[in-house]
Amino acid sequence: MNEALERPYHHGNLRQALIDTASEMLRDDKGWQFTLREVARRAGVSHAAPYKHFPDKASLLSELAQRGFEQLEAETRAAISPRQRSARKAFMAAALAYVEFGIRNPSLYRLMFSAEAGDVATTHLGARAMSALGVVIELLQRGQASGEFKQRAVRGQAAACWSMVHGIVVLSIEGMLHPEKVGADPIRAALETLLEGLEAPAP
Amino acid sequence: MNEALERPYHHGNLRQALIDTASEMLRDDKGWQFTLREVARRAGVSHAAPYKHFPDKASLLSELAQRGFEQLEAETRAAISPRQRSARKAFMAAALAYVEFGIRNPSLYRLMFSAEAGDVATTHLGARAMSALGVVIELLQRGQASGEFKQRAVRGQAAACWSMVHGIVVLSIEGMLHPEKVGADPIRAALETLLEGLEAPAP
DNA sequence: ACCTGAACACCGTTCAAGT
DNA sequence: ACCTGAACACCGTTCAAGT
Repeated sequence: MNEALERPYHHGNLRQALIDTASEMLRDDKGWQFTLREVARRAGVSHAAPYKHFPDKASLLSELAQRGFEQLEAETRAAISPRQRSARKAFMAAALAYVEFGIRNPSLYRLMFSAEAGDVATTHLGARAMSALGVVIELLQRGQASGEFKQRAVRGQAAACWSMVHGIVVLSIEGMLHPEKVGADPIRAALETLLEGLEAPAP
Repeated sequence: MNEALERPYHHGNLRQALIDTASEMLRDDKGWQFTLREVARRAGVSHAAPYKHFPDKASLLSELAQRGFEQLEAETRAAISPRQRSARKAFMAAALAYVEFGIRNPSLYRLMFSAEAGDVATTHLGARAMSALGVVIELLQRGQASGEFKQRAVRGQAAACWSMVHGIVVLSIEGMLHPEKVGADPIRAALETLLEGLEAPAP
C-alpha cells in the first residue's frame, strides 16, 4: 500500500496498477462512488494518465466486472469440486459460495450487474456471466441424471436458481434480509425452499 | 408536456412539479443518469430552486422511491383481490404483477433499491419495502392455513419469494433472462419452480 | 415566501505540450 | 512511448441578492 511514495509506474505497467488500485477502492469503499480521478490520484498519476490505457471510465469498470465474474465462477466451482457428494449437497454448497462472494464483495458485485460497466447483456460481460451460469446448468444436469431432481427444462430451473441467488445477494447487500425482518438465517431458508422445488419427490 | 411554456409554477407547488417531472424522466430515460439540474431545467426553474423544497438530491430520489414502493404494493395487492382463488393462483398472480411492475418501470425499480435514495434498510424506505413484503406474508399464511403450502416458517418462505421475484426483475432488466439465453419464458419457469418448493405434496 | 445568479469544489474527457 | 497541465462542459450545493 501507498505505492505512490516509491514512484513505481514511471515506466511500466500503469494499466495493471490502475486495475489494482481500483480493485482496492472497490473492496474498501463501501459507499461506491467510484471516480476515475481518484483512482489516478491513488495510483500517483495525473487524472489524464488513465486515458492512455483505457478509452473511458466504463472501460476500466468493465474490466473489473469481468474479473469479478471470473472470480465468482471460480469460487462457486471450487465449492463443488469434491465430486462425490449428492446433487443436493453440491447445490447448496455452490449456492452458498455464490451468495457469500456477493456479500463479501458488495461493491464489486453491484458493479458486475450495473449498467456503468457497459451493457451487461450485450458485451463480453454477458459472456462471462453466462459462463458463470454454466456451473448451475452442470449441477442441474447432474441432479436430473441421478434422479435427485425433477425432469424439467434445465434452462428454466437455471433461471430459477440464478434469480434466487442473485436476489438473495442484492437484498442482503441492501440490508433487507436481516434476521429481525425476515427470520433467522433467511438465506439458508430461501435456498432450502428453492431446492425443494427442484427435487423429485421421494420414490 | 412542455409545461415550461406556460410558466406554471411561479407561485405554487414547485415541490409537486419537481416530483412529477422527475417521475417522467424516470419513466422515459432508460439510461438512468438522473441529475437534479436537469429536473430543474425541465420544470422551468433555476438549478437552485429545488433546494427550497428538498434538502438535497437524495431526498427527492427517496421521495420517488417511496412512491414506487407504494405503487408496487398496490399493484401486487390488486392482482390477488379476487379472494376466491387458490393460493397457488393467487401466488402466481401476485408474483407476476410484481415482476411486471419492475420490468415496466426499470429505472424506478432500480432506484427503489439503490443506495442513492438513502439507506434502504434504515430509513422510511425500509418501512415501505417491508409493507410491500406484507403481501407475500399474507399469501403464505393463507396457503399454509388451507393446507396448500408446506408448514414452514413463513418468514423463511417470504425471504425465498422476495429474493426470487427481485432476482427475476433485476436479471430481466439487465437483459439476462432472454429466451435465447435461458429458455422460453424463464420467468414463469422460475416462479413455477419456487412454487413447487412451497407447495405441500398431494395427500 | 419563493426564486435567481454567481460562485465553489468537484467530475469525465480532450489535447497540446513536455520528457 | 508515456505522461502532464490547462481547458471545456458538466455536476451538487451554497448563499447573497432579487421580487
